[in-house]
Amino acid sequence: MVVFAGQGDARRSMELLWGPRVVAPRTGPGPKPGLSVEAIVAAAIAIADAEGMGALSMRAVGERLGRTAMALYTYVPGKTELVDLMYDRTLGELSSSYSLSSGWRSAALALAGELWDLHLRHPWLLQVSPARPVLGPGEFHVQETLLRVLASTGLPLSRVRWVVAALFNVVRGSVQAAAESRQAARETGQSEEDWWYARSALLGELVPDLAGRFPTVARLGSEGAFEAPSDEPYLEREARLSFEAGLELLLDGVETAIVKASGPR
Amino acid sequence: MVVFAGQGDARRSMELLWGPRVVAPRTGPGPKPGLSVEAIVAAAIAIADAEGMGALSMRAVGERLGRTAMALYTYVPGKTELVDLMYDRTLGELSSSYSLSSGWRSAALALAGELWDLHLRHPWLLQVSPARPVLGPGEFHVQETLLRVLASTGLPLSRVRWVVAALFNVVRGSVQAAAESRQAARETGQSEEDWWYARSALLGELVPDLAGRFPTVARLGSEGAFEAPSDEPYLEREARLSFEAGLELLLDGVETAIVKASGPR
DNA sequence: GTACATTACTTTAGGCTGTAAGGAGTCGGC
DNA sequence: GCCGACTCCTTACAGCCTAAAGTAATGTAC
Repeated sequence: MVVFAGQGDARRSMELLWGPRVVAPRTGPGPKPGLSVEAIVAAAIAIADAEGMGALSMRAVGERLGRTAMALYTYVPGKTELVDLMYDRTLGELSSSYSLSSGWRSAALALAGELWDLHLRHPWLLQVSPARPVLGPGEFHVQETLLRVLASTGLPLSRVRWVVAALFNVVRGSVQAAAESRQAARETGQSEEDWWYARSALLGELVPDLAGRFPTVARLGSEGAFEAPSDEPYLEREARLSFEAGLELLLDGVETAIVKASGPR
Repeated sequence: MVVFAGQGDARRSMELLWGPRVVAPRTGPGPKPGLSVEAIVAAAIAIADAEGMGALSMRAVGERLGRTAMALYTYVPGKTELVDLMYDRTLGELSSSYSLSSGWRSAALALAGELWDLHLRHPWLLQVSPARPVLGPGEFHVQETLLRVLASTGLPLSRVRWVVAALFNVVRGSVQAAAESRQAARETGQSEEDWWYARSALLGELVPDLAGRFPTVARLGSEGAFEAPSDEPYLEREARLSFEAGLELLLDGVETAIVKASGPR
């Protein structure tokens, strides 16, 4: 269930994204609107948070608001636009102020951490393709915040944009494993350990020469067996560690870039 | 249209993934099978390549093979498992030998480049969630190849795994923009320039104080306007540049890690 | 040579999805 | 008090995946 963004009527979408959230009470004939765009978006986000993107249907949103699916089409052009709105409103949750007093690195770490949390709170964000930008205030807000923190490295803005993109990808990629590990456990009812155990038992049975065909992977598996036990679910811990490690790696790369840029001068 | 993986019957899935591709002719009563798992997977991949994941339906695959949708269920448990197979078979396309003679860095660059190409050839790969691993031969193959190249840095395997994860994320994240820029242009019939132009015109009209609210983004936009024109579509070029830059950044980080690990010794 | 078990495939059907079209209900202004 | 406008709902349709049952084809055993 991947959802594309930015496909619908451009003007209508942009007006919904950027328009005033509290619409002035309509003056004129007709029944008063019982719903509002914000209420619909909030309901949709609640559903996606609780039951995942797969459970998000126009009917489900309508029911949650005591209406039918078609009632929503008065406020929102279609499901695509609704998803755009959900995405952008959620990105807007990110806080905007990051203290740069203790250096760009700690600010970047804090920011990445908050992005991670945001995605864990709203795992369906990962199922909205970021390819065609939504161009809403939330997306701009995130970009601005990321750019501002990383521009404080002193690197030229034209390079900072790539750093931002890479950072965003590392966060998104690693949090995906964590988020969907939770989600899958909940949806399938099968705990992660059970799933993992069943699969690896099958692997051993069906592919006896696994270690021979993929020696490095096998070596990793055998070394990984000696990890300290933890309360945190395995895949989730794995994902968090990969996030932290990937981030450090990237920031080290940024430091190298700073040195290179200022050194020869 | 995001698709989850690894949800169906575990044993059946694993047998399909790892079993022999050419099934021995059955001995016993009953009509001879007219199809095969491999033929079905190939047809499905062809459809997804040509028309995108949205056009992949059991009916479509069946029709392409001259059968009804239900005929496929004799060979494949369901659509989920079919997607797993498509994903894993496609990852298996990656070539496995990378010369380490000119150093790990050039090998890693070549490997990342091939991963990029692979994803551009099969853009629907990006719509298959990598959260719950498929655990098929193709996935193992990719992991093994990545691990082998990056293990040649001399870093401990326990750290190499994170490098691999981060690299994979950077590739996946950046190629997504490129792939979906192509796809969107084809599906909507609207060229990327048109789309971009329409949206930014709307932005200027609806959000007059954009530069005030998001100064850093605005600064980037104005500086970006002075780029050299290119035949390559804008977003695609953008994505490729972000790929290359992100990769360099990451590999710089790896070099730092190598120095740190060997230096104090 | 015929009956039977087994398999490949089709048909039918049911429950989902998003949404186009048109009818019903409700309110403000005259 | 009624008209007209506007919101909301019902109906309907085309598409999706797939469960269940029916049909046709095949190979084996008697």
